[in-house]
This record gives sequence, structure tokens and C-alpha cells, in this order.
Amino acid sequence: MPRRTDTRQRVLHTAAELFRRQGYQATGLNQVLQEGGAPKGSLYFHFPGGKEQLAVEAITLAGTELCDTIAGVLASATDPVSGVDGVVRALADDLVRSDFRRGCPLGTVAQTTVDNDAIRQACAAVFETWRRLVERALVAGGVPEDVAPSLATMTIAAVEGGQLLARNQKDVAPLLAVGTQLTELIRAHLREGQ
Amino acid sequence: MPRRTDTRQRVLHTAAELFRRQGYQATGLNQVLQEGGAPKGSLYFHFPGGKEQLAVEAITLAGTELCDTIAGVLASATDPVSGVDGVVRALADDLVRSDFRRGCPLGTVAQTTVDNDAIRQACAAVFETWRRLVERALVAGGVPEDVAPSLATMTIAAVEGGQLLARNQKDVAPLLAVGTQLTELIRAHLREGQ
DNA sequence: TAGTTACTAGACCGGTCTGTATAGTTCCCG
DNA sequence: CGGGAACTATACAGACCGGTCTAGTAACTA
Repeated sequence: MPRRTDTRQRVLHTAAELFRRQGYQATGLNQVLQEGGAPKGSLYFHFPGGKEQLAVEAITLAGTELCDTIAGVLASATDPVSGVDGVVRALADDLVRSDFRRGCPLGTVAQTTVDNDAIRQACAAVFETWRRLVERALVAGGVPEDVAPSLATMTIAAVEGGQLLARNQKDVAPLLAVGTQLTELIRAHLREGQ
Repeated sequence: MPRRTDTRQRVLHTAAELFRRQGYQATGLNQVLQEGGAPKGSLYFHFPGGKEQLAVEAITLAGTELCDTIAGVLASATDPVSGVDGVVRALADDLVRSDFRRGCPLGTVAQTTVDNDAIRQACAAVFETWRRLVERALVAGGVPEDVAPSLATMTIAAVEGGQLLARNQKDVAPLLAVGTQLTELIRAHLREGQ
């Protein structure tokens, strides 16, 4: 039998947003339900696995959405340098627009759920998807294949750290500095690859 | 009148360790007290500001301690490249030794306390201290003064992100990749500076 | 129309959270 | 010895936590 309501999606999106802003532990189910406009019974009907299942699905959803955004930016760029620069700018815009409340949809949750295997692995899967996306863009742009995996990991790490610092300082400057240095690094690898 | 017991220090160190492993919200005062071996009355005698004050002091303590460690490693290195490499290796060792339970003493807390100004600023102060430490080492090693601030920010961000990824994957590889790429980047700047 | 599935609604449970209140103990100082 | 400061010890308050339960409603189907 098909779904008859959009409650599940509504709750999921609300949860993704709240987890992103506040992290896993700081986000209560009551808050999710209130902001999502659903009673408790509905939550445990749609997510019998409770908070953990909600988090896993919310992370996967948010990760996939951001993945599409990143892929779009990278695809519309002519080379990996401007591609990474574009991604960083997009993330910085998002930070400013939300007054530094929305960080990376994974970073905050991943940081505080190391001891929860289900959530940890959900985050790891998304991180790996992102990394591969960046790696492909780097290789396509001329970065040698042997350094691309490591450089892609560095890119993800630096951007995560940059978002963390930016949020902590309520200033995009650290993230923009990361962008500048990242493009510098990629350029250096492109020179070496030739 | 001078202190007569070490309860305050004991509780503070326990809190620093637990905040580091679990983050702010996931760490309960009862747990801190139990592991620190102190009753509740003592906590609110020594830290009338409650959990928030405890966190601010624990962050400052842990930040200062790690600052000393970093400064020691950087000072014993002959150049910034091997210095940064040494710091990354030390952090990776710490991750492995704790079975990936201990992350950066600030990262986890900073990520989930963006909306708490006191804690946020305590973290920001430590981050800035670290950044300046790295910046000085870079300049001393020959990195041009105009790029050193940005490169130092990049270093902190990348290392934070690397620790996050390593903890999430339970594998130091991402952090080591960050180390490799960071040294590469510093070398590139040293070449340009000449 | 009767039955079944999809879903809503919210009261309720035991437990834990931060924080308070108050009494007791230990030690130094005069 | 007396008094006060430093500190311990625990009981308790009030709110909130994630999660369970049961009853009810709406829509589709046989």
C-alpha cells in the first residue's frame, strides 16, 4: 500500500536540519516532532528504530543532497581549482545565510557519534562518497592518479575543519583561507603532474 | 586561605577527558563526578557556574596542555615541514593509543557549542593561540609573512578535519594523508618564498 | 458494508539531566 | 578551646529524555 501522507518526509527533513545545527545528543525528539508538526506515535510508526534510525536516514539524506550540490558545482567548473573554489564559496554562503547556525550536515553529528556504529558508518559512507567525487574531479583535471586519493581526503578534511573554525568564530575567513590554500595545493600538484 | 584538597583539579581533568571523548551534551555531570570521585556538593562549591564553567575551564586547560605539546614538537624540529609532520604523527599516535576515543580536545566540544557564547569564545581563544604558534613556526622556517596567517589557519583546519575523519573511520589514514599534503603545501610556499 | 491497512494522537513510563538545599566534617588560626 | 573558612556528602527538585502503549481516525479494498 502506498504512502498517504508526507509526515515521514517532513519529520526526516526537520531532523536533518536540527541534527545539522545542534548535533545528535543536543537534538531531542520532542523538538523534532514539534517543529516537524507530528505526534510521537507517528514518529515511531515511521521510524521504529527510534532516534538512531532517524539520524542514520537524516544523515544519508543530507549527505546525498549536498553530494548533488557539490557534483553540480564541480561539473560546471572548467578545472578542479575553480571547482573546489566554487564549492568552498557555496559552503561559505550557506554559513553566512544561516548566521553560522548550519554547519556541515555530517561534521557535527560525526564528531559526537563515534561510539555509535550505525551512525558512524552512515557518516563514513557519505564522507567516502564525497571523497570519491572530489577525486574524480581532480583526476579529470589533470592531477596524477597516485596523489589524487590523498589530495581528495585532504580537501574534505580541510573543508570540514574550515567550517568548524568558521562556525566557532562566526566568521567565514577561516573557511575562505582554507579555500585559498587548497587551490594553491591543487595547482602545485598540477604543475608537478606535467 | 589556600586550597586543602585536589578535588578541583581532579574534577577538572576528568571533565576535560570526558568532554574530549564525548562532547559537551553527551557528558553528564554525574559521570564526571563518579569518575572524578567527588560528590555533587563539591562540584558546585568549586564550580559555582555549573557545567558551563566546568567546560570553559576544561577547554582552556586541555588547550593549554596541547599547546605546550605542540610547541615542544615544533621547537625540537629543524624546519616547519618536519615540525608539522611531527605534530600530525603525535596526534595520530594519540588516536591509536586511545582506540580512536580521544579526538581533538576542542573539536568535539566546539562543534556542538556554537550557540553557547562562553564556551564558543573559550574554544576560539585556544584555536587562535594554536594558529599563532603555527604561524610563528612557519615564518621562522622561511614562509613569507603575508601567506603565513592563511597557511597557519589551513594547517589547524586540515588537522581538525583529519582527526574528525580518522575518528569517524577508526583509521589514522585520513590524518596521515592530511599530514602528507600539508607538508607538500608548506614546501610549495617555501619554494615560492625564495 | 465490513475489514484491513496506514496513520494520528497523546498519555504515560522509568530514568537521567542540571542544579539546589542543607547538614556535617575537617582544618587552620587566634 | 572557639569560630570560621574550606570542603564533603547526600537528598531532593523540577524538567526533560527516549521510548511504549493503547485508542482512535481516515482511506482504500473485497
